[in-house]
Amino acid sequence: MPGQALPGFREFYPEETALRSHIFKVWRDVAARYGFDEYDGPPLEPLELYTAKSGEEIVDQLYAFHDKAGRAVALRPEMTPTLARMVAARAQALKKPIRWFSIPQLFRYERQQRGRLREHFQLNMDLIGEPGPLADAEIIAAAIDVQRGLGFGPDDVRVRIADRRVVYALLVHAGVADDAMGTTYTVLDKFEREPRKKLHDRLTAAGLESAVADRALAVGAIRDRATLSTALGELAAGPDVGDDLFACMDALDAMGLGEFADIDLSIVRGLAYYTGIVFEVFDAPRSLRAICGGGRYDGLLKALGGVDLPATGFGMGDVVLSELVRARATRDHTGPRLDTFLIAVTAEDVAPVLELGHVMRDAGRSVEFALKAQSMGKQLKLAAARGARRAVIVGPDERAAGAAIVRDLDAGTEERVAFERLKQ
RNA sequence: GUGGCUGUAGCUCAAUUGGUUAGAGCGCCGGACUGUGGCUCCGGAGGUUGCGGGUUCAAUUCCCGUCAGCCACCCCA
Repeated sequence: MPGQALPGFREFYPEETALRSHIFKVWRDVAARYGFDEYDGPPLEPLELYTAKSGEEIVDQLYAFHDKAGRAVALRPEMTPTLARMVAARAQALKKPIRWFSIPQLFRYERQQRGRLREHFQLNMDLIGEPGPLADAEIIAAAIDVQRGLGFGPDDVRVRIADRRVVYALLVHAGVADDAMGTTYTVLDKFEREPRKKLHDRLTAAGLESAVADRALAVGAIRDRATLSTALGELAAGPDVGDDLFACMDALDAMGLGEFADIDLSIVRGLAYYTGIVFEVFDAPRSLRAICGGGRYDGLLKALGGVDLPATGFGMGDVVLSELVRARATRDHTGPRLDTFLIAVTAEDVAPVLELGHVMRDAGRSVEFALKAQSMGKQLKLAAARGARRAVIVGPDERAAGAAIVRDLDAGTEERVAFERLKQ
């Protein structure tokens, strides 16, 4: 045995490649329907592209090394810094809002687990230059339409939506001090994975008073508009901080996608750079990791050394999505069928079969034939195993008549067809 | 990076209290079948029992290490 692939790296056998291609096709179809243009960048980038904003500690999460010229480089773990650089370089010339998407293969040096590898493909869709909630709704709608395109409905996948500004305002109102805000976000992020008491303990351990912790957890428990409206109504600053979130939900309703979306204030997203509406897509039973995560990141592009443009977008990986598609078997994602399997009855029929086969291939058909002398039974067996639609049999009798036997392998019916017709 | 669980054929799994040549189904190859596939029957290939060491007369079985997978933590692309 020549060993095996590195841990966390996949080999794609034809069946898996077919599934991947299917997912990529849905991704590109949806992106195109939303008017997004595809871009790409280098898979290997200067290390400082990632350490600049995330700090040195990110290095042990990366595939980072020195190239032969001594440059510190890293396999890209995310696409946003590259996107920021590319947009910045042409910011003046690009018509806003910018709608761009990409399907990069990303790398992270982490211990792998189910649904989480050291390499994956990720659909990135970003809408840059528009700060309003309709841009967020557009991005979320695209994420939902990918699910629909893969055959999933509201009973299969759910989108959970929150707004960082709303969560922040409510937490401030609950009495959470600014210096405890980060910890509180982390705790809210674990809202459904840990018992309430443990979450409470974490908050008090972070210095929150018990009553404040209770109020903070009550914020994370908000799951519907009515409760959110009530909570917002108590704010001294006024309830308008929730306007964008409500507008976004309204837009999704208007698009007919409201059935997929839930308000969920425990969604905060770990990353500090999110500034507004944030969302995650999960399988409905929540048995797998997140399918997709994203949100608004106004300010990030500027912080990355680029231009000061508002932006919203998401990343959707292929690993969890593949598992879901496979598990639900929502669609046959095998490749296109073989059109014709040519059968040579005797050795003298091989050359005519080669000629006919190549003419048919030139005409655009997919054609195979046995690569060694075999009985017709064997050849038909191979044709069936290859999934061919039809077998075209060429023997001495057929050559004499100038017409081959065309056998429909699904129906089992046969008919004689002139060679000239087969070549068309 | 830390901890727990698990590693037998390509896949799913067997193998008495540690016992002599590690089995089965599916899949794969060949034959029955030299002018008609799917079915059936027969045969075959394929294992350093993840790897290394230890205990023992004897290890797939017990112990240690290591690697890999899964789970939790960390982190969340």
